[in-house]
Amino acid sequence: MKTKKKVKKSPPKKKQMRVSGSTVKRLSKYYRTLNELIKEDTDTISSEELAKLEGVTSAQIRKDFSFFGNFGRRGLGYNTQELKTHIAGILGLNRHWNVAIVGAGNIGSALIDYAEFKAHGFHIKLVFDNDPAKIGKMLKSLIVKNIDTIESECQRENIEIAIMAIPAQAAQAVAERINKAGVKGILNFAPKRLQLPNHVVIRQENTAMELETLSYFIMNQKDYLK
Amino acid sequence: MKTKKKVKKSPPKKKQMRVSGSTVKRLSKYYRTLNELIKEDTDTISSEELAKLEGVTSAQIRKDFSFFGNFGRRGLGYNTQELKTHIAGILGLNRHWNVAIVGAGNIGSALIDYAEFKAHGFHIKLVFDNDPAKIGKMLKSLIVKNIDTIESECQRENIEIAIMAIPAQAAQAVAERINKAGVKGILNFAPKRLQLPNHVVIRQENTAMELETLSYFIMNQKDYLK
DNA sequence: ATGTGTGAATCGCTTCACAGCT
DNA sequence: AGCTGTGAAGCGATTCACACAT
Repeated sequence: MKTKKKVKKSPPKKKQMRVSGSTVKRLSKYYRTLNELIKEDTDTISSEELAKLEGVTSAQIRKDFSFFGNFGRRGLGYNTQELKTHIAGILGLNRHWNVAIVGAGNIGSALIDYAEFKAHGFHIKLVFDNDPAKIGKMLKSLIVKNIDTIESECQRENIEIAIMAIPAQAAQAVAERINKAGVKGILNFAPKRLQLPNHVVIRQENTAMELETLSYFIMNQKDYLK
Repeated sequence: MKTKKKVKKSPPKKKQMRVSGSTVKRLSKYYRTLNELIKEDTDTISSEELAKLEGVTSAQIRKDFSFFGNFGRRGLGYNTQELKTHIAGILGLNRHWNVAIVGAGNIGSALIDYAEFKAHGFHIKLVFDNDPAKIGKMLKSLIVKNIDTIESECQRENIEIAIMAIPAQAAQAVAERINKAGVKGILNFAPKRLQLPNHVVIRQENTAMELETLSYFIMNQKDYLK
């Protein structure tokens, strides 16, 4: 019988490998650099040149790309525009993501009109808070919604990503409600590890921890790696 | 009276090993958890129990500590208070750090009165901006200084750490001035890799990159590792 | 001639497993 | 008996080095 399973897929030469978080993070950095290069009308770059800009090795860059396909031309290098498009596809930046911010405090409002988000497909649709003094008021371009309505509002606006910027002690409960509302990913600024039952992707952001790491490496400079 | 314990000459059993960034970051997490445990009057914890709270293995925790000394008691576990003190010492949180914030925008002002900083030794002494409309005005508890005075002000206040929250295109130039003023570490929120000639420790913070990583893992959940 | 793509070698972090202390 | 501390094993990520494409 004809099992068309073992396809010889040529174009994006599929690999069956796990991609590490570090590779994804680097792709995101390359993407940033490529945008700058394109702005400066650079249309070709070698892994060696890009490596210098990023502070990594050229082998690292080629290996990172190799998980996803063959984007370069031997003897020539990479076309910046093409490469950017490939990376955007990998990271999901061609897509439109609906985002909600939970917590209308300092960090929440700092993020609302961060232009780079919208430029790369992240559209902030909702802001929530539990403070009656804030609910109903405008915060930048959005009206602050009551956090009690988070499930229905998120469903109505089809929110897929939530950015949580609320106190640590409230974080777990809110995360569970967000989860029920069908949110697929959370970027958590609350200094608290979230425990969710299922497939929600969580990333933790913690400035205090970064400062502490900095502090350690200042005191132990010889240990400083990257 | 001299209640000298069984201390043997060099208590923190010096190792000659490199400590990885991941270990330092985890220590910072353990430190946070320990503070909570102490608040709840837990005075002993085993590596197994702590591991469960942190979402890592118990071997990982014991190994992390082992780079710095023997903090536990076999058959018993760790005293939370002692362990906290040890970690604080390792991370330099017993110390007093003078910190400057560069950029009185959204992020800068979000950070100024972040209470946790001061609680762990990070004292924000100065805020800079280049906007005449902001210079001289109060921002939270501080007067915004002219960025042109950054060298002299940082020297006068003995600033060791700078938090940069300014646009990408200004970042490199400011970093160089900060460096000349003797700052030892930079936490950089500008989406731009800083290239400094010497021993300054730099950590990069980038929310857009975190969102992009989140986006990738939402689309490829099976790949999601941590 | 140049620079990619990639198996193979290497490096470094994590986990195992158990000796040793309380 | 219980749990730490740690060499050794295991494993994933990075770098090397070169065949191959242009």
